[in-house]
Amino acid sequence: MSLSTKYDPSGIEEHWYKEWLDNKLFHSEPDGREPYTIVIPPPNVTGILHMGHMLNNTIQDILIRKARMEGKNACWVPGTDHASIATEAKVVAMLKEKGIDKQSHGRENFLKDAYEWKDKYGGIIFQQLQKLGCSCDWDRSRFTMEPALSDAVFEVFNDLYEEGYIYHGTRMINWDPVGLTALSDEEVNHVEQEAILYYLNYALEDGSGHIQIATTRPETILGDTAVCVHPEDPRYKDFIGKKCIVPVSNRAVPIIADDYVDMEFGTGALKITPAHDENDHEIGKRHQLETIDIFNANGTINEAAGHYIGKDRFVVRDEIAEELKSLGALVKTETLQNKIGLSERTKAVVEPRLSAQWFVDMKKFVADYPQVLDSVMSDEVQFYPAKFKNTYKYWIENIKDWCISRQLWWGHRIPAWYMPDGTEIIAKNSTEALEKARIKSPGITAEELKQDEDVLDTWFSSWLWPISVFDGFKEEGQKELSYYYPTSDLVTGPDIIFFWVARMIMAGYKYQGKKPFDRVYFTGIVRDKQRRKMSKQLGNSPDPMELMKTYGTDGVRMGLMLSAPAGNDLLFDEGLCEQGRNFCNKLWNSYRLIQGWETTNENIEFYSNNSDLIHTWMEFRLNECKKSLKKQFSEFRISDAIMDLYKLTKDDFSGWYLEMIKPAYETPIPEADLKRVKGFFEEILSLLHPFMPFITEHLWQNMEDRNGAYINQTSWPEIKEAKETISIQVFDLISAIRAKRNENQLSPKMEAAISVQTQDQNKYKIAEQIIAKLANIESLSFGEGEGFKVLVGTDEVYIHFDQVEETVDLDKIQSEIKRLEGFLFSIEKKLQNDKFMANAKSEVIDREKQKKADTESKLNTLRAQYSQHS
RNA sequence: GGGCGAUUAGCUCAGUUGGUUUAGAGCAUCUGCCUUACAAGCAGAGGGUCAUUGGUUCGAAUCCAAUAUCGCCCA
Repeated sequence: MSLSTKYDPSGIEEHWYKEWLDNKLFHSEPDGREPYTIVIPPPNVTGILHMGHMLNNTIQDILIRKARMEGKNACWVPGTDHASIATEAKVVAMLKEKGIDKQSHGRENFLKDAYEWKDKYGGIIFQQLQKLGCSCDWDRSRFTMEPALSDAVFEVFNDLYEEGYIYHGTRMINWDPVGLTALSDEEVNHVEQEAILYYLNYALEDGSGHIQIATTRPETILGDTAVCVHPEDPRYKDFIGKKCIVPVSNRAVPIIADDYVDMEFGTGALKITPAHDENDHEIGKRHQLETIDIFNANGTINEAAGHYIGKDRFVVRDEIAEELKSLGALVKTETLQNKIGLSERTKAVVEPRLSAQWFVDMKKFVADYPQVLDSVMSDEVQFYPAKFKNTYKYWIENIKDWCISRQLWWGHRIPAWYMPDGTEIIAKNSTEALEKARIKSPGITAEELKQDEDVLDTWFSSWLWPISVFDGFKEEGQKELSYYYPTSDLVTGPDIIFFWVARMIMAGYKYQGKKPFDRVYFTGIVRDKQRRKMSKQLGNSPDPMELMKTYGTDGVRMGLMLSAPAGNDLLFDEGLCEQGRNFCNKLWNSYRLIQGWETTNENIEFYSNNSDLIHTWMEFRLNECKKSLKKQFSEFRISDAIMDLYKLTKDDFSGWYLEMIKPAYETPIPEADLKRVKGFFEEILSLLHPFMPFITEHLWQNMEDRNGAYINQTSWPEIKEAKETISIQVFDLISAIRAKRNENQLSPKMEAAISVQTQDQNKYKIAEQIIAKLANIESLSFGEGEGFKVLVGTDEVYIHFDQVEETVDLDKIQSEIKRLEGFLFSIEKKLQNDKFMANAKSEVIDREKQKKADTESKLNTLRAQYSQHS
């Protein structure tokens, strides 16, 4: 069979993926083997594959495929989350295009459309993950809003409510005026921006002058109910207790004192708007101030403000500034840098807003479950990189209550019902709610019982994921849960350490009394070459599907892994995918070479003399690589692991080993030798398989009839100790001969006569035929010879070519002499230092003495050479 | 403002508890090769005062302190 000179993945990837699925290679059922489990960080159901997913899921697939080969029962559970706010925004936008308004459409119709939308687009990311080669157990796919997982959410809500961890209360929350919902603290991003600080005069009611305040939000003066100064501030001592007039509104408000005020900032006098600022709200409570809420939900001004009704907050900011100016109340403006909160999803400027919401009392939670922090600090749950332990600790120690209600329809509707008199009933479902209500009011009907309009934060279902995907909240799920839980590794981005990782640990200890996973690997964030985060808005993200089409899935996977050092951000460069593709081609051509060889059973002199030496050397190199891989994997150093394999395949196997073992042109290779070559090639394919599943499967299947077996079912190659039969100096000698030819622009066909002065002739003698094969030498002798003189280690090597004038680069020799003299001086200084001799370990001293001897020997050679030619 | 982390070749990064050479890799660059597996390749070469300044030590890229720059998290 003849193979093309280039690897073309098209068709191959689809073919093998289908076979894997048809043969249920990725399906797991509990059995007697050790489990290895990963739950996927559920992608957003509206999502399509982006570079972050590519990175994250490639890593998970590598870990899962390797575990499978190690004989573990590998289970990778896929799924999606419903992504309340993001999905709802998409469905609202879709309806709007059709001219339909969400509110008038009604809840039931809206949900029907949302489900339709989900069924249509929700599966795209799964197909894309399959294209990426992910070996998920697709039979186990879960969705956070499916009935079983929803039941778990309602059960947990009930449970936490009964135990006093969930409460309903009016508090100042983060309001998204575009998404029209409350947000948790974690869903708000603070960004620095340039703002204008307005200095305003508020006239005193008694006509005795004015007090000057400074604010960045002049539009909120319509909700001012006080002006506050520091009690110790000498400038304002006499103002306390008086009243001043809020401009535009013309309302009289008290001047109060509170030590919250920073005397240094602005004028030292602060206007107080208890409805629209967290701190003002606290001050308002302390001083029993009136609260005037001047905003509608969408960020426009409402009737309570009395002015600018119906206008947007930012429009009003400019307009009211003009009005204040014309009234003479605006004294001056300054620019300053301050931070504003943006909604993670809609990017709208978040508005602090007073409203009734549901919360989880997180302080109580972590106080009752100290394992949440302890497990991470003691490495019971290991974080990679470990630096995230600090971040985690800080968050836990300064934890804030979790606002879990969202004013949306797409999601788990809060399982709270209200009786006509307002009594709250918490139940797992409407039937149970009615039963509970009837205990209090026997005649009540289902119609009279009104369920809370809001839904729960998406993370309120995600935090149960490692338990709920195994139906761990149900009786029938216990067998699976006890087998798969705790899961082994979690691979995710550091951006959701609080959103998700911390809360999964909380839920794990609360509901299973056990951690949810042994190890968490935080990947970097994929950025472009200018270090910008990849985003749709910037348009700086390549299309993953296009990339896979261009470079092949294996090439892209390898490119990604090459650029993803553990814990660092990943500066994505398409050049790395090209490198990956080129590597696939290298592997492909190595195979082409091997499969083209004819075999014989006759004795061939070269092989009888050298086979053992060469194969054992390859075994040694392979073994070194396996040992290194073991270490790399234990620390999630995937990029180092793939680099080790890259070098093993390209340099050791293809570059050296195949060159040494390959038969002369148009001659056969002994069958036993080909068998060993193929054996090594198979091991390399196995080692590469987790990283590049498609090409490795394809070549492995191509080698021989596998009788329905697949490479992922082979076992992960074991470490087999082997001797380094060929000295590194033999390879250095070969390189030195090649370099001399190169320098002198000689044809590789020109033979060299080699002479070596060495203490250990044997290491060259045993490899003489190999040296001849790779460096084209006519003879190898020992002792002083003629020709170009070079150093290989401390051995002097003479390289002679017929009819070539031997030139010597004296400058180069001199600079090397200078370098070695400096080096020798530093060693001698150490050896002459009494304190060094007294304090250093004896092996360190021996090493220094050896270094000294080697350096002196090299210097002698070089000095002799220099004086001979100058 | 508080905390955490980083700074090593043009780029991206290794460099374990201080002593294996005045520092390694991949990519990129340069030179030479269409050598019958592979030009998506092969053979070579050049390139770094380890951010700066002090300190500890017989010895510092490695430990400590300050400075500078950058990044992340939190307010």
